Amino acid sequence: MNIDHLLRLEIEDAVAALFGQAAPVLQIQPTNQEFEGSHTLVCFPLTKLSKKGPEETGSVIGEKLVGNGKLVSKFNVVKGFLNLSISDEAWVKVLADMLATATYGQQAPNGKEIMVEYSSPNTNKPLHLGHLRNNFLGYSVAEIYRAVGYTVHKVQIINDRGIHICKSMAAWTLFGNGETPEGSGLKGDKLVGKYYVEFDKAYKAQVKELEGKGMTTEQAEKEAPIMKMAVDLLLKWEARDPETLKLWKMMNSWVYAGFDATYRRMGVDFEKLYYESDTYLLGKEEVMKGLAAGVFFRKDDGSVWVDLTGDGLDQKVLLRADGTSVYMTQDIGTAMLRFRDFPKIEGQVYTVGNEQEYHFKVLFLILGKLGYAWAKKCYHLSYGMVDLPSGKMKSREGTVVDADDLMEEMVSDAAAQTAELGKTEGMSKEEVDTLTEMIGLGALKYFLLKVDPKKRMLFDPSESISLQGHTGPFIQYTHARIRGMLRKANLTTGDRLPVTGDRWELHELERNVIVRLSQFPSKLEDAAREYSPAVIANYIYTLAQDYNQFYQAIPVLNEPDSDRRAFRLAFSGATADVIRSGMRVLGIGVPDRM
RNA sequence: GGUCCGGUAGCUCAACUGGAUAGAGCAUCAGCCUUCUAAGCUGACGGUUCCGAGUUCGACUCUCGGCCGGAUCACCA
Repeated sequence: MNIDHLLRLEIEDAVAALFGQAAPVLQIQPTNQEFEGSHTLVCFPLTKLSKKGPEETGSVIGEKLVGNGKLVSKFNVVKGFLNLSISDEAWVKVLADMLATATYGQQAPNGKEIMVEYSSPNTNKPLHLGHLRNNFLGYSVAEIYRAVGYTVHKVQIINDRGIHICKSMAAWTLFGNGETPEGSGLKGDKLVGKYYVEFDKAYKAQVKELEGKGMTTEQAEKEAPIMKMAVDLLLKWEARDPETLKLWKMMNSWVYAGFDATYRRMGVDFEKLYYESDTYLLGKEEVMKGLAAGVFFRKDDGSVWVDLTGDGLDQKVLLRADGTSVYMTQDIGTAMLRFRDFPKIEGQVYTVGNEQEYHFKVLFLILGKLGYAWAKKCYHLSYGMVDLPSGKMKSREGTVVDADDLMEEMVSDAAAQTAELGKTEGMSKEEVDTLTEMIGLGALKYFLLKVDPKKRMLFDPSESISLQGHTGPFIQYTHARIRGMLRKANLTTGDRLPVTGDRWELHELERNVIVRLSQFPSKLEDAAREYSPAVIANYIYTLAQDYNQFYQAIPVLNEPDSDRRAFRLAFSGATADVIRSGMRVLGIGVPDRM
């Protein structure tokens, strides 16, 4: 039973009957808290039809709706806004339907497939705060699409080749003394990252020295021995030199082991990994085809270009004069490969920072010019940077917030606060660990997801993320309290209570929560359409707020009337379920006690 | 300089895509544990929605012009 839909139909009928014309698209919105009712019809646009003022138009429609005696029980008109109260009987029916649906909010499969790319790090440095936002966003958008009925494929492209990894390789060869993660106990990605930093240090020193000997900066940067070594490694890599490949594979394997550990703790997963070393040549073929088809053109020096001046952009190079590919070429190749691997996907979502907006604009245009219809369904999920109070994160200034460190800090903070509140009585060490992990990561994920993705956001590591107020743990806590109640009532986790009794008169605080619960499916749709987990994060928060108001004011277990008690238990259980489902698409777990 | 994005309470963020008196949290202050978990609830304080025009019944939202911040405009990825 979908109240929004039924109400819309009923109002359309009423308008047609009253004014003799089909209604235009009706503006129906949730009623502001300060007025009575749950749905509000904006009457201004209807005055042309009714030939009456907005107030009177509202009254006439309201009377008609109440007269129908089905859905609407009461109405009031304030300044051209028709506020409608849905009958409690209808609301109880809504709740009953909700409880009868095993996976309320989860849509039936719609037969469509979509791919979501996220994470996609370079292999020369450990993951940091910016990657956390990327991973949590991408994972959540994928889960949201799954919830609205799509088959979703989560993938990433691992940027495993290029000068950056060669720099780490050079430094490790020179200064590593054979250090391995096993030998030194340093996590693989951290180890490789360490030598990337070593490279930078040595490089700078060498440049300075050469400058001292009279070279220009430009010359010195080219002539620094360690840089020449890195470039040499890159050339050898491209020439498939066995020694170089061996070193490259070894160091990359360390990085992957390190990343895996980080991903596991983050709670994200991937169906398939793409490696740039496998795909970087593929785009060429496609570019050559495009060239033959006249989509691209060749310049005198032999380089291949696309002309986007007709789209208000520039000309972009796709193949260098020496025939090697650029970034764009690789991305074309990767896209082709993915559609070959998953022919049914209708599009791709690329979770990549907003500094690459131009790149993706160009990529999608090119794919369209190549004649692929799915280019229109490709979306760049562009998100803003995470700033520190000191400004941007700068690896050179050592202000990068490491992903592993941050997760660890959040969890130990959560552990400290949990212990301080005396919540751990009667729990085993293992249970406490599981709980604090859930709380710490929940706080972090919620913090990063509640903000509109496209906005840049501020993260202050010194004042660690709060566990009170508009936070993940607040929502987790609301869930845990409900589960605690159900436990006391001897109900197990999976129980879905039927709504019993014939008491159709709801308390206002109960009705508020049911109204909120009924919005869950449409919120999921909004979130999918906008590619925004923030929609769900903010929705679940207001749901928890509404429920807590009810919980505070109205007894459940202590309610003497058994029908009412059963009703409130059922309705509390429904709330817990929606909280859990909503948090699940955010990638956040909820505990049964905390 | 061109293009794109952002600017909302002291701070961090919302505002159902043009609707009602712009809402939450944090912080500050004042209350609520002898009833289901106080990581909670109630109240107070806090606003020229960057500025200026325009569009209309109605603008944080749309248009134009400024101001501030960021990104981008590589044969880098």
